[in-house]
Amino acid sequence: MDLTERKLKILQAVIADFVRTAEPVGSRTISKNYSLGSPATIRNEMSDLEEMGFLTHPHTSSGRVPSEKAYRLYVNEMMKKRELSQAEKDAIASELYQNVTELDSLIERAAHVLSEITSLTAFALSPGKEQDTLRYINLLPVDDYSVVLMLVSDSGKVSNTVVRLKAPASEDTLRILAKNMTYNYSGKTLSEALKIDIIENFRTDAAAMSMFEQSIAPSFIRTLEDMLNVNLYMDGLTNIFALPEYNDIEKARTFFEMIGRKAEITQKLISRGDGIEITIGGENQDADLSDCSVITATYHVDGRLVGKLGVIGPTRMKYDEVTSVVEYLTDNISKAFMLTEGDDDDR
Amino acid sequence: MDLTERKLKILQAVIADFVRTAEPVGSRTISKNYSLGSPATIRNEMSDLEEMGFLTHPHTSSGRVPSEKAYRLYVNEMMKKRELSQAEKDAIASELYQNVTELDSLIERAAHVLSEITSLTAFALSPGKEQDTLRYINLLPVDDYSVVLMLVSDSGKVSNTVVRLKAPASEDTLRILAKNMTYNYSGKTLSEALKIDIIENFRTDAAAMSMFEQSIAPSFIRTLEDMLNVNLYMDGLTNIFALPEYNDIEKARTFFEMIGRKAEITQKLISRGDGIEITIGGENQDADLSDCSVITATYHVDGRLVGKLGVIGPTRMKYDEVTSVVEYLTDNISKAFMLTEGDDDDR
DNA sequence: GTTAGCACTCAACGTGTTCGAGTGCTAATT
DNA sequence: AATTAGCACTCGAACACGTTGAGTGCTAAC
Repeated sequence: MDLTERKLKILQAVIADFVRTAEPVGSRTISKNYSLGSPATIRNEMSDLEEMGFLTHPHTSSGRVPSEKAYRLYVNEMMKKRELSQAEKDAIASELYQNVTELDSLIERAAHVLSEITSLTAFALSPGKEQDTLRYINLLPVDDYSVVLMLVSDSGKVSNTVVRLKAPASEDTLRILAKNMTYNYSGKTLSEALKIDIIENFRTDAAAMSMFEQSIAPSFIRTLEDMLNVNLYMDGLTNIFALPEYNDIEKARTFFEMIGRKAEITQKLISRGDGIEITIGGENQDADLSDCSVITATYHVDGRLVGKLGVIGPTRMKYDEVTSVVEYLTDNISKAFMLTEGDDDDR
Repeated sequence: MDLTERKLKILQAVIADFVRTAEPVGSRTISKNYSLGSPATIRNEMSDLEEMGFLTHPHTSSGRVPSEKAYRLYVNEMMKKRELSQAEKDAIASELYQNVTELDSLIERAAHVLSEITSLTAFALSPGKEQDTLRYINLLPVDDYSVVLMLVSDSGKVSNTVVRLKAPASEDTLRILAKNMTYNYSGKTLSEALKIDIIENFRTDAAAMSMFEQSIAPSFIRTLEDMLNVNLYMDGLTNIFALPEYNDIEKARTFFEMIGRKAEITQKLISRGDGIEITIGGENQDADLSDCSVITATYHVDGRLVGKLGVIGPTRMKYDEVTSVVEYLTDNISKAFMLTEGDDDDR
């Protein structure tokens, strides 16, 4: 059987209606709102579409519902990109173009505005720092027994920890240590740095060495790990209560439980493809996601830092709108960051 | 009418039963499980208790439900402190006594374990830093156009930002600036520091001055504000789905919406009294909390840093258990922090 | 190939009935 | 005077049943 022009139009109509109303769509409705023929004709076509796997039937006497295959066809072939409205652009701009000290908080805002605009649950992953390199390492005495270990990475990320010492350290010792650490570590990526067998590569006077081993090394490692950590931000969780598909308390519950497993979600997001990726229903492996669709996109900052953001919602989703927003957002994140990081701080 | 011994016992029995089952308690049940007389007797007593405002009646032919007044009486007069089980103590210990670089992450864990043990929604507020004083201020050149502004406060909190400069700065200029800032700010509390009219109190050479004004001051202020910020951590949000009172989707929705207003919650928490505070149902002013009870306690770290933690749950709550856990946790937070901050990092 | 017509299906809704847990009241018992 | 047994009564929950209406599938006419 062939997907004729009219069949396509009917399918599109069914999808549009169902996305809007969440109710199975009957032949009469289509016939009334689109001039595609009489109810009976539509019915015949729908019956064909069902045979082909694009529509389903909750029960004999109810209207049609698009299948995952239908959404997939729609996304691949029929969907047109949507221009964002001015209001949407404004909302995004006012959320992104603010002074931000950290890239992370920009990402958090991105998730916020994304959930606001789409009325879905949004998430954003702060950039992975694997490729980030150590640029500056220093040890600064604060008082006799405490030292600040400061690390600056190429991406401008700064991290530091107060390290408590077991014995007071002379400024000289600290300088030697800092120099030595700089020699061993600077220019290395964070993940490389973690792999170095520190004690081995580390020859200096005994006092400095023992201090390093006992006090500084553990903090150093912890700090590196911390800098590597990716953060997952989510927003708009309660938006799902507005969706009829989550009127069932059990559905809502599993949704929130799934959303709560942040580590798992982070992993899944990371392993998704670059650019815009749309997965529909069962295409998401996870059973808890089997009646959700996920749209993600990759953002780049500065050519090196890469992260993801996206939304999760019911398979019945405005794919065109959401895709456009997600795309627009990723395009603008790096721009926004350049602006706040750059010179003209005072916009 | 008098609250006789028996009336008290019956009331306690009703509370115990209702807390356990969430079902209205009938006279037969009480009569069977406690030897307090025949069903008829119990009924008469219950009728009295209802007249006194301790019990209510969902409808004529159903059992009794404790009123807020009853819970209040229970909490004030009848409740006994509960010893924590070894398992609970272990859970708390394993969550708290881990290496933590930041107090904040300890607080976050406290919220986690609290929600685990109580099966309720837990929250914890990181300590307020109003009394925290600046101890160390420095400006460190990273490259020609960027400088790290580093602040260390008395509580060991370190914060810093990469500041982009409009013009390259000599090391000398930076040293002068840092010295000047140290002179003006160190020893001041964070909130005092924010109030100082910086430019006014700041006399140095023109180049340094202009750099300060244009590049460093804004970052400095932002960083101070950031250090003052209190974080709210929550955990166990999905626990409410296990509660029959939240089988209603509308209830669940308002709960999550309320939980989402973090700024508001933070304010409410801060303004609660010191020590253990229990508010029951309508005692919480907020309408969204009118059938919840909130138990909070204050923790102290180091004598100066003060924060809150607690749980929120249905008025039907195991007040004795929860109170004990909350109390135990606050008692142990400062101890845990001392341990990780202190010398013996390697437990 | 399209459409009108019609029998058929099935969820949703309202109504009526039953069942049982629980009460309140009265009268008997202790 | 306090307690208890007994009984009529209430009301929600569960179930059965009929009705309604939106929608289908099929057939025959256009």
